[in-house]
Amino acid sequence: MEAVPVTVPAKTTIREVALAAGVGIGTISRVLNSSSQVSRKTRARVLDAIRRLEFRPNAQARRILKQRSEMVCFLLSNRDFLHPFHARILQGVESYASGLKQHVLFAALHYSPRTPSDKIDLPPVLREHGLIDGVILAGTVYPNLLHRIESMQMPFVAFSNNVVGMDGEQQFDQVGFDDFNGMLNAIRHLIGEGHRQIVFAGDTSYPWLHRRFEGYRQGMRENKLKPVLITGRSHLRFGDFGQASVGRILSKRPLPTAVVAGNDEIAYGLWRSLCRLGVKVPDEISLVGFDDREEAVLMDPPLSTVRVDKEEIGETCMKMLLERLHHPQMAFSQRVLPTEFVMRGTVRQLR
Amino acid sequence: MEAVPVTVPAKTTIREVALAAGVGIGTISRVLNSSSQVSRKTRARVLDAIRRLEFRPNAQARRILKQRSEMVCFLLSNRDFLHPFHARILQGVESYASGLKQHVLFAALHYSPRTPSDKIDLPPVLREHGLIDGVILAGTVYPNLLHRIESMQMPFVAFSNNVVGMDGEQQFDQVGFDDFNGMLNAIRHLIGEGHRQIVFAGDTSYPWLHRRFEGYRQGMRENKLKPVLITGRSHLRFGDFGQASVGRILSKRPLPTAVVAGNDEIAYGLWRSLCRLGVKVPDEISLVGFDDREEAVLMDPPLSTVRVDKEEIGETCMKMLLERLHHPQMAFSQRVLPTEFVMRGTVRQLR
DNA sequence: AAACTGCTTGGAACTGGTTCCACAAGCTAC
DNA sequence: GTAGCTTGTGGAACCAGTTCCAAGCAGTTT
Repeated sequence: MEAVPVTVPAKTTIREVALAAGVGIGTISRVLNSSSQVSRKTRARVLDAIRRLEFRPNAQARRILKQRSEMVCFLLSNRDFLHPFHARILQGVESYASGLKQHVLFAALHYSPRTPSDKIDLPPVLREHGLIDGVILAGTVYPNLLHRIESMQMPFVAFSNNVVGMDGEQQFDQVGFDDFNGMLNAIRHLIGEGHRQIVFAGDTSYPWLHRRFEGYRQGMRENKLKPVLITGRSHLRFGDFGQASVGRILSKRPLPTAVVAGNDEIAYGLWRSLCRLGVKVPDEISLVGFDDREEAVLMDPPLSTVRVDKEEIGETCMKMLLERLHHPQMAFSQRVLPTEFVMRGTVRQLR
Repeated sequence: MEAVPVTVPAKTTIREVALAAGVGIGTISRVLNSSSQVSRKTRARVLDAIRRLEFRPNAQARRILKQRSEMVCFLLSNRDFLHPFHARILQGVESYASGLKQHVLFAALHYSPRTPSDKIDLPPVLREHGLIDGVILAGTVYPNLLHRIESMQMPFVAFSNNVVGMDGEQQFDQVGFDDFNGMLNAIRHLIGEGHRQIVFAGDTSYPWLHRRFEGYRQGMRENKLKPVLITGRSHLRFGDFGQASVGRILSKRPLPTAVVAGNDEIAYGLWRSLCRLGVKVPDEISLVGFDDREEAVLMDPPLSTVRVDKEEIGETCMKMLLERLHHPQMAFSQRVLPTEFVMRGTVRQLR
């Protein structure tokens, strides 16, 4: 009685295929890389042998010679969890990448903005040499990390909205969306609906909220309206910030007809507090958010907000990184993606 | 005048290091792999040369010989987006992996349960040979995918709660959490608080919701209470299901004192509808969810629910996969992680 | 018939590590 | 002094691909 034969995946190599097809190893390689010079007949014979032997070329061996790993790293910095916002960016990266047979490694990193750049404890993916071709920087990015990645000669693209503390001097590839004009459009919409007393709620010490505030200010100014800022330097979560500031908003005289929140999380916090106080949205006060996060559609009525296409950000990051890899000497580029105001239920028409 | 020398990263190889240190290439390799037999003096000399030349071994070359890529793939199936629930599992995988110098590739896949297993269009990561050592299957997993991965001789671990349609015959490594006992505990808690009229809301055609329903039924039965199921085969999103079923819940006589939802999303939908109808939670009716998703703390009062440690699921998946890689012949194992009832604000004490 | 061209093709040399074998050196034992 | 053992070291061979050069061959031109 024989032992039951275990079907071992019979690691086939290019040499065995060459033997089976009765050709040289070079020809196999040429077929695999669909490079020009192989006759129709030979190609057919080789492809047949490949099928018969279930040959799949070893990915690692190819990479050594190509000096390209066809892998990039999506590096999420200083986030205690992969929020849907960044998750969607990751998905944009992955879906675009996989279409081009590129692979995406996920890594997380925590570091302080004050750590000297060469002391940052990078994740293993970035410590190895030749493992990845480039990096997409997401999460909150400070200059020290940027310097470190640069000094490693590692190509990278940064999602720029959460880059903090850059002096504007430094040049690098970046993709972001338009905080300023997104908010400006929202304000113009509100004013178009007849609103005049509009306040902005958000902690403007965050650069992105500051840019949104500037968009708000611009919108108010061009209509000769007085901007009102409800801010605070508290390190509360944004949702709590919304709840904390509701009292200050309602005590303003004249009473605001609309509140624009720095983001949807703040808007959600405001909405919850308003509900509790019995203030009806949008009947008594209108509310606008920013980002179009999950919270927006969980609200009742659903939140009018400024939509950002997260998948598109990811896709554009990947696209830009690949360009950089193909043209290392290319000038740095900055892409700013447009945003779109989505009208839902929280803005009341006043005229 | 000379051209400014560009600091090219001078790809150093093991041979150059050997030359610089005045030793053979084998010795360098031995030092790198910290394998026994190198004298203290030689080791110091080599390490010094490595530092001076800023040598970092090429990751790809090493992998060919080792026949191990030290990479695993986190494969998210049939999800149109990377929900926080799975994002947290991914993070658990990544944080455990990076501690062991393993790398995590992210890939997404869409397929129909009816596609023949060999026709499933796998993402590029899984098509290449030798790129990854194993796979962690997340998202909704049907038998055809399982068969395909098995037939590729690719080691894998599945997050089992979303595995659908298995006949129970097939054996594989899996990690999940305890739907049945999680719900049973929740019911016991409710009954302990004095509740008697408790209904279950959820579409039990989903296996995981069915298991939770069975936990509910067990809890009711052991207290000689009559289980009531509010279900529906609609393909609405869970949140909409919650809203749609609120009318049917409120028309029950006697009026239920508590509703347990199949998950937090349903609970959120119920809460929103109850709010709109002016029914106070928990004063008039108590509400319990499952999963401890983001929605739970967005509710007012925050939702009492059953917590699942998503990071731990990811960590356990990764741990199990590594064991499988080290012991390919090991018997398959199934881990069921415990759940925990979190008391927040939506359950009223009746006694 | 010879020279030239263009298309195919085989396989040695190569990529950058690891492994293993042979051998040297140092030490102990007889 | 030689045999025997341990420890340390050099480098050829190897892994599984790609690249490139030389050469074969058919067809065309002179």
